[in-house]
Amino acid sequence: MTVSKVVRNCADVGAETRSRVLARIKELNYQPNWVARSLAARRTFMIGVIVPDLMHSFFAEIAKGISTSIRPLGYDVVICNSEEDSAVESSEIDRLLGRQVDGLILASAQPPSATEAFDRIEARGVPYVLIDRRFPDRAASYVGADDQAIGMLATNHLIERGCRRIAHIAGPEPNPGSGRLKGYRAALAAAGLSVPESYIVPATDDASGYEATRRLLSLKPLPDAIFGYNDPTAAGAMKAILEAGIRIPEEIKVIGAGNVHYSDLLRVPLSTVDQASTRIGQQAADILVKAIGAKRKKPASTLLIEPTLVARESTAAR
Amino acid sequence: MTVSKVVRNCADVGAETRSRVLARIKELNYQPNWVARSLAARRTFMIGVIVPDLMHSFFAEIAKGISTSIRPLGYDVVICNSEEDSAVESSEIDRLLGRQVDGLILASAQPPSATEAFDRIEARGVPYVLIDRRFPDRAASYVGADDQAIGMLATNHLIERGCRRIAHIAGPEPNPGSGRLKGYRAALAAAGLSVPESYIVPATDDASGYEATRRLLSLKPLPDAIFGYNDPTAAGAMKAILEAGIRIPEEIKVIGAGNVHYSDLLRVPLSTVDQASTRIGQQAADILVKAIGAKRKKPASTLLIEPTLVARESTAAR
DNA sequence: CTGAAAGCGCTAACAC
DNA sequence: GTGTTAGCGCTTTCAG
Repeated sequence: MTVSKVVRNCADVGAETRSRVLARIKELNYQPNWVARSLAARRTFMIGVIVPDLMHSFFAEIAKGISTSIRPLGYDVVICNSEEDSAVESSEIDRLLGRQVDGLILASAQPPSATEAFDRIEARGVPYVLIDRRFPDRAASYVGADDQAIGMLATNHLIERGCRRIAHIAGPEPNPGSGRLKGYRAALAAAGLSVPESYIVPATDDASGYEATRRLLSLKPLPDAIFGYNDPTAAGAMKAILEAGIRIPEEIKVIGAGNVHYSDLLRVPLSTVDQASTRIGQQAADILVKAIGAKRKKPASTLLIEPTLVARESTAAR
Repeated sequence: MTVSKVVRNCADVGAETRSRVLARIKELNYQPNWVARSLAARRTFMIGVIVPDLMHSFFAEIAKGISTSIRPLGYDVVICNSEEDSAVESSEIDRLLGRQVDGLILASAQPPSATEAFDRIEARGVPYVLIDRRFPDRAASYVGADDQAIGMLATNHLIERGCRRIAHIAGPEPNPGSGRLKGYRAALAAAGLSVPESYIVPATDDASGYEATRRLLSLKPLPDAIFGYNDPTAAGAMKAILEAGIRIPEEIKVIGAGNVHYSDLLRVPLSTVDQASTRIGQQAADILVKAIGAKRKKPASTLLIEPTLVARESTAAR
């Protein structure tokens, strides 16, 4: 019908006919059926987003960044939670693919050794961009924080503040844990410092960060600083330290990464490294939309967002 | 085809035929096209969720509750952010409707006086359930916290702790602000207390809660307690109080509501009222699914989730 | 510039 | 149990 053209704003419709159609559309309260449209046009204008945990404000912020930058372009966003479980993620991917999404953005919880789920995406020719968790073996576009730079920024800040025995709460391998750990080690090495391996403890969230810090506090030469790979672990660390009657920042300085929204409301306002989560989402959306629009497959692009230091009281000079 | 029946697990297929089909499905890596399926079946198995702000952990938690309880039933969830803007919300509703969602869950930012957007949902016969923000004029199902009970619980707790001059940071009208304010007033009245109207100040988040509290702190008889209608405002209040050199809980006690995830990581662990956000999401999903399944329209149900007190250090006895 | 013809990939209802 | 016949409401292609 001509109606279809009017609805889609095609140019080849007479002005008079168009307004006549438009009038009738208002009158009947007509709304196009996107399901039918999607089937015929072979495009759904939906994109899928899979994150490990929507409750984590870092991912919530990314999700928001994606939404706000992609909605104006006519896309809707289906957000899924993988619960940090690769099997769940894998099935989410299939569901989204079955729903014929035009593209996918994922912060993947797949083990780097077994990423066949990505093969299925590629097999269907659906463009996707990876965020936050990087898979170097994969030739997919990636947008994320520069983890190594984050590790260096945080550690150097601590060193500048006079700390010598800097402990690290390391995140999950390989992402984002190893990059930040690498930056941490590089900064220490550059400053000629060395710490016992026992100063490096793993954790993932505030609860495990709390536990990890309690172990740290039982060490003989007490650390004089702790760099948590993310803000929740750093917040957990602060809780353990204060509970032990140790003062922050006088005796131990603490820094995190992520600049989550509540960072400056914590017991001691938490210094952190901002990784511009919103921009990560926006950029990922941008790359994805371009890939969807492209007729020929675009080469994968990698974008590392530069982190910035946010110094607050938890690392204030004594 | 018979294939269709196998995919949908219809009973009327021979065991042998079924396994033959299944084998071929694996072999060809076949995946049903949900768009086509939706068009033919007139059901999308998608539900739409609109919240004012995904970054607010209360809504993130609700979203998660909805997702986790509805995914196993075969539904996918499209989450939208209205940015607390009724025009945005209204257009989101139309988009979702155009996508033929089977149902809608909304924490609506519509002004109670102008809810024609709901009419459009009803006109299409799409079931929906309201959460968090209640619209008494509407005969729609509702799931939310019992705001008045929250206000009473928090205020009574403060009274029990010996506070007499209890200030309140009031939330947006009418929801959830007025219910909590009402509970606050009722608790004061029951205890025979009265406070000047200047003790009641409006705010919406941590920043405005901070500002509001600064005004509170300039009052002549200083309040000896502050009840923030939600945790962010209470956290902002704590910031302002501590900045002014006033001790919590010795001089001023503080309580919030919502029990957001970071509440016990704050400068002084924040007492709060838990409103079981996850359960709100689950219950809403549950009601919605039942309404979708029902052949005849079900009567609207209203579910108020009972709040519970979480006492932490910010209201500890002196 | 307008509209007729064909079909997107599936499910519904019914016959075999 | 199996497979047939019709669409679901649109977009595409191409003839008027």
